[in-house]
Amino acid sequence: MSIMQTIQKAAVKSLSALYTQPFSDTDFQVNQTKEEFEGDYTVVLFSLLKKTGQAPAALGEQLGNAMVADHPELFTGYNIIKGFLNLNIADSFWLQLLQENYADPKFGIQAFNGKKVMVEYSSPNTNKPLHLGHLRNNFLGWSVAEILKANGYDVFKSCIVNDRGIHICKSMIAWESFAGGATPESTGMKGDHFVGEYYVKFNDAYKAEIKGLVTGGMEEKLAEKEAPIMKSTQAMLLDWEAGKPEVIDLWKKMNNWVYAGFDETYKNIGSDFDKIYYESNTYLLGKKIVAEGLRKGVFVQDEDNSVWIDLTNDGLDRKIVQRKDGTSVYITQDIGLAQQKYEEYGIDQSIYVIGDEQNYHMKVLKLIAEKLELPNAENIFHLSYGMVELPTGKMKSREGTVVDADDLLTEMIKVSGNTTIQKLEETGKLKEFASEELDELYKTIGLGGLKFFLLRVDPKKKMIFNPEESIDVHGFTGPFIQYTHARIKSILRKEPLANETVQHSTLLPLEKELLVSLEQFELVLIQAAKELNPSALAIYIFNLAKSFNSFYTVHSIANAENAEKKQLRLQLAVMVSNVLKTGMRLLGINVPERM
RNA sequence: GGUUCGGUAGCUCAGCUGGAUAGAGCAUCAGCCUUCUAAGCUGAGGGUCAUUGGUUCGAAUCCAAUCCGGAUCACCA
Repeated sequence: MSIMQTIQKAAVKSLSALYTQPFSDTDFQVNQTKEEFEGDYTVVLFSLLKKTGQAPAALGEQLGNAMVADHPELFTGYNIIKGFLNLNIADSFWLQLLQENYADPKFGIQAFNGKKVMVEYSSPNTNKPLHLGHLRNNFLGWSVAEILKANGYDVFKSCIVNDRGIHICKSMIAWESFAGGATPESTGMKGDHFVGEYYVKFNDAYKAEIKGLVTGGMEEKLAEKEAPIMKSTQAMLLDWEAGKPEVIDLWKKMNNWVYAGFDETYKNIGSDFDKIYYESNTYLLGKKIVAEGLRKGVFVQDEDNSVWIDLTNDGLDRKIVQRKDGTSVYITQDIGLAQQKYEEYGIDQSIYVIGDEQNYHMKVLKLIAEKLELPNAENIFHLSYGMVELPTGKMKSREGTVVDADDLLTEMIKVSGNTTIQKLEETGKLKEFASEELDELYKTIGLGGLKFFLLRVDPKKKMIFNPEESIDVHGFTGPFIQYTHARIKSILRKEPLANETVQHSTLLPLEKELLVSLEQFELVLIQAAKELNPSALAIYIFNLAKSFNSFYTVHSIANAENAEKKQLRLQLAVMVSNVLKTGMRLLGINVPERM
């Protein structure tokens, strides 16, 4: 139980005894005391005035007295300012917390709670390489999954690869038409980038054909439908669903190129999945469920054979679930997958990490799942995150402003390499590092900086990716926290920790500040899981690192005032480094032993 | 237009289950390395919390309206 909850419970108990009526946690608030006032935690009295019939000062006196009398080991005193009862917590409480937990690398981590959750993220299309937006998605999904694990959930990471559909056929048609047999090997390109080029070539050719038709007098709308390259693409999709061998062969060949490219990128960013689903395997189940839904009357079939669901009574529109030619649309496979996930894993909750541009789609999916009475439909949750934009505005593939994931990673690591070399040279530490260790360090810092930059803002909000700020190593950044960890480790290498307990030391303000912060770690993890929000954790770790740095410049650890202080501070350093490491790990970021 | 999300310092963001004088980082300016890693620390300046009204002892936070911006409303995914 957190100290805040302990205080709340203590206050409820004392109040109930004082006023012989029941009180509950919701009757009042407990906050951390603001810095400018004396005390550690504050009971806000205003909301209790009516119920107790007391004035703030009198109520504060009675409650403060009672709480100190009831728990002399916890509260050492109090003061009242206006309607605020500020309580002082005994140093012995903080010292005990430290003694019990400083050496525990699992501090803050919860035991298994019996619940199973699936987190789906990444979910790329196989027609183009990953970009900056995918990185936010991946980092978020991975971190949310790890945060849930730390809170005791059994978590399955999954990914749905959109490996079929009209967009894939576009790349295939373009490759057939323009590649002349070229391959990633023959061109020396990464497979996903190679295929992406043909997707672009398709669009160029398509546009040219439309233009030609319009010049010939056709209306644009009609031209979009009649362009030969589009017609052959649609024909190819039909052939694909019919299983035509040469189409399937080409499809497999090109997708494998893409997978090889994706694997490399995932490996570089440290992303992993327990289960990868392929749309090509799930869409048939989707079609089956559509057929069942049609029998059940959840869906209706129009005269042209297209299948629809009417959601106007739910405030939405009529939505197509199967085309008139019988091929499946985007949502068809999602319906199948929703059921499959549940059947395979028996999950209690199904989280989808998908951009907020698909809010409507996900709302529809959940509604359909509920109407079809799929198992656990009500526990489908869309973790909707905001788009990543550039200082110049949105990323647009047409204008070539899309930030490629691989290019960005390469650039981040290059910049962090330059910075690291420069810093290590300045301080004369460069010679202590072997060259493999340096390579690893550049990657740790470069990737850590990028991950922290993308995870530090509230997932729900759109964010601006400023390349200049993203490579910063000062202030609210990943490298700042990595550096703090490294300098703690540096001390601990020189000053081994004795196995002695500290019991009677009086805490200095900066020492107590660290303990107060450390105590909150567990609560922060719970909150981050509840909100599916890694940024809450990122902000917390940053503040902890900042507190440590302030402490570090004022108080010496190695040359502490006496042996007991030294032991206390070493314990503090160990515990801070553990929490920084755990917290960063849950964000997917490694912390170096030295840098 | 319907639905929906947002508007807090020059910039990027916290704070939003109502509580004390609205915080941080960057940028700007001024300081701190003969002691454990200066990728650090300390300080200064910088705000009509979009606007108006309401609820309340108390509103950046809740409610309503307005203004501005985004997303979405495809037999695309």
